[in-house]
Amino acid sequence: MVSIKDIASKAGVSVSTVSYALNGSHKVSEETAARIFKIAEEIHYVPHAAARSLKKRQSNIIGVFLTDFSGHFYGDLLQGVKEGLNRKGYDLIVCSGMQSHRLIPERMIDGAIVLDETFSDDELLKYANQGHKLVVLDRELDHPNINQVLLDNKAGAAMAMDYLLEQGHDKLYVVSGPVGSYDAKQRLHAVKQAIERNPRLEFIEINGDFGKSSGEAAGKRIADEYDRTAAVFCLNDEMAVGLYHYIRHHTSLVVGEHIHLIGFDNIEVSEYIQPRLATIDYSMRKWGAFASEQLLKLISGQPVEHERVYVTLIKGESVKPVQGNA
Amino acid sequence: MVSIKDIASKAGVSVSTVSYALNGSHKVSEETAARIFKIAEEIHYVPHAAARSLKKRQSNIIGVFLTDFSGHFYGDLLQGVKEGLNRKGYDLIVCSGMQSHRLIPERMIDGAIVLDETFSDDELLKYANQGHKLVVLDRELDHPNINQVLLDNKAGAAMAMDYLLEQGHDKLYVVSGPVGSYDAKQRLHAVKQAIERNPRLEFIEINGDFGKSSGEAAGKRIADEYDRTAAVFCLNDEMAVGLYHYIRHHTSLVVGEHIHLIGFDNIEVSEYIQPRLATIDYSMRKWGAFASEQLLKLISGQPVEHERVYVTLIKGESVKPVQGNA
DNA sequence: AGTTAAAATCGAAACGTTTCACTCGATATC
DNA sequence: GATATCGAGTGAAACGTTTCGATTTTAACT
Repeated sequence: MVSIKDIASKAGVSVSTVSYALNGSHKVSEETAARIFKIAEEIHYVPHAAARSLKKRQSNIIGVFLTDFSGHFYGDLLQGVKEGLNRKGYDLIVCSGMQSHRLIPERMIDGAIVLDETFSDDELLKYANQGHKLVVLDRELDHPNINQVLLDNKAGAAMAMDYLLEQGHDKLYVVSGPVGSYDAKQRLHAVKQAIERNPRLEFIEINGDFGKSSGEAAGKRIADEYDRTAAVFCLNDEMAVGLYHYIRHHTSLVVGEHIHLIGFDNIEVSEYIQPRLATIDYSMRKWGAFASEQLLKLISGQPVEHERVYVTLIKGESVKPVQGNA
Repeated sequence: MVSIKDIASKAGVSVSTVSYALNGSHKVSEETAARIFKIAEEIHYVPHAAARSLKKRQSNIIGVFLTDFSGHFYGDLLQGVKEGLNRKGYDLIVCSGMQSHRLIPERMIDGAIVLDETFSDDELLKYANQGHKLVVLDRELDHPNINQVLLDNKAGAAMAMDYLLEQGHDKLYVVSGPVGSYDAKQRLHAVKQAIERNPRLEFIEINGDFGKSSGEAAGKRIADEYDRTAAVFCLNDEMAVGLYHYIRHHTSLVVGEHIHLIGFDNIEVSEYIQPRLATIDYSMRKWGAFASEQLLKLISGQPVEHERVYVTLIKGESVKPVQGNA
């Protein structure tokens, strides 16, 4: 492997001079620098990342950790992160799975953005205590080395509820999310608050797990016990799509007439189904951009405050006013 | 930072002994090893990845390079890669964007799986010449350090064509893919071969780019010039979905009656649209698994031969037999 | 007890960089 | 003319490991 040493001997200077030159230090004369660059080029020199990060104690790489790779869901988020990072000379890698957690303590990356249930709070706090910088997207953690960028789940869920109630609905199903999920918990909490303020509402909670098939199951149950117009709030779009699919293909009920459906996340398909799924929208890209911005600040020791990603309601024909109920 | 040295001094042994112990060498006695492990645990020792890979000349990380992160498309592929890798003690990172190319020559990773148009053939050959091991999924490259795992695009496209022709169609649109894409080229080539064997066919080619909106545009054009039942082969599902969407929402034509539609890839939505989209299916997971398997062989110097991922036809109600044409 | 083999441990070099502290000569300052 | 200043360059240590070859300890035979 060609190293800085080879350049040094070919150029008749010391290694340190080569290093300075390559790093653009003004300590070396124009002409020597030029000669060094030329030789480096010629012999196809490429710095050795490991050697460099060993010495410099940083890798200029930051890692994004995801629960799994399954998602049409996170493309935009990663895009947002990447843009923020690249501008500052950092590179992004995406990791998933328990095994990859090691990249943090082994100091392969300079910081991490975590949206990954496979990390426990304790594990993250441990890393933070060791001095690693983290931005979490799926929990609240109070530590000087951790910052959080959270979705305004509560506001979103409240909007969804208001929308449903404004349309005059008085029978409401909520399809919940997985127990471990912060987002699910927050959304559900806001739902329950709205319920309390509207005691006349008939309210049924169905357990879901954010997966499409749990939406289908919920659809089956709702159809089976159907007696009158019902509103359904699926705590994410994925389940809403599953529910929609079940209702449409296995029952004679119609969404937007008998079943009024709203989701959360505004995933791509939501726009494509018919009638258009009402949902809560937010900018994934912005979420990612905030996260990388915060992480960079954390790394450079600048003061940070928690950011929040705001959400908006998207109306859709999957929700219509109640009319002449049975 | 706590290092092997700290352990050594606390245990009253030399660094080398610690290193041997930690790496499970039989050269060190049971009891010393136990003592060392205990201390390591106590002081929260974690090996330093950079130092280790500097010395060992390998990182045990392999990289998958993707053109962008936009895809609901590659989740399963990554899953397949990951499973194959983890079993062998390798970790997977996912990278995208020109900037991240550097990870290869800088020896941050032990090998790469490439499905990424932002690499030129020349660039990849250069890396291969420098000794880096690569598996390419989106081109054919002949080099001892490169292996390829390709989709059987030609067979797939031929199946799609046969299916359409069997149903009696005699007017055919093809919506092509981006010029740079190997898959698109292969598929188109097979289409043209089928055309040649069926000269009586009315054949129109529309340029697409594998994006949904180009499918919509194709849908518009087809609807505008509609005169009789037409079959449409979109070279990927994404475009087929866009086309379907346009036809459904902006015309009075119906898919499966006036327009008979088939795609390629069997993405998730394809199953969800109504009527079910006919398409060509293959196992993304298997594709990924092959790729990692081949790469590992390449790295360990075992002989490899090119693998191929086979495809199957999925029938759907988006294609029906022609009946009493105008 | 003396020799030898095996087992356990150690010292030091090496991996490829960066960077601190230093030298050497030349130019400028008084 | 002595001294300070500056520019260009150098040597060597350090980052945290692994690993080769050497050395010491222990046990096993005569």
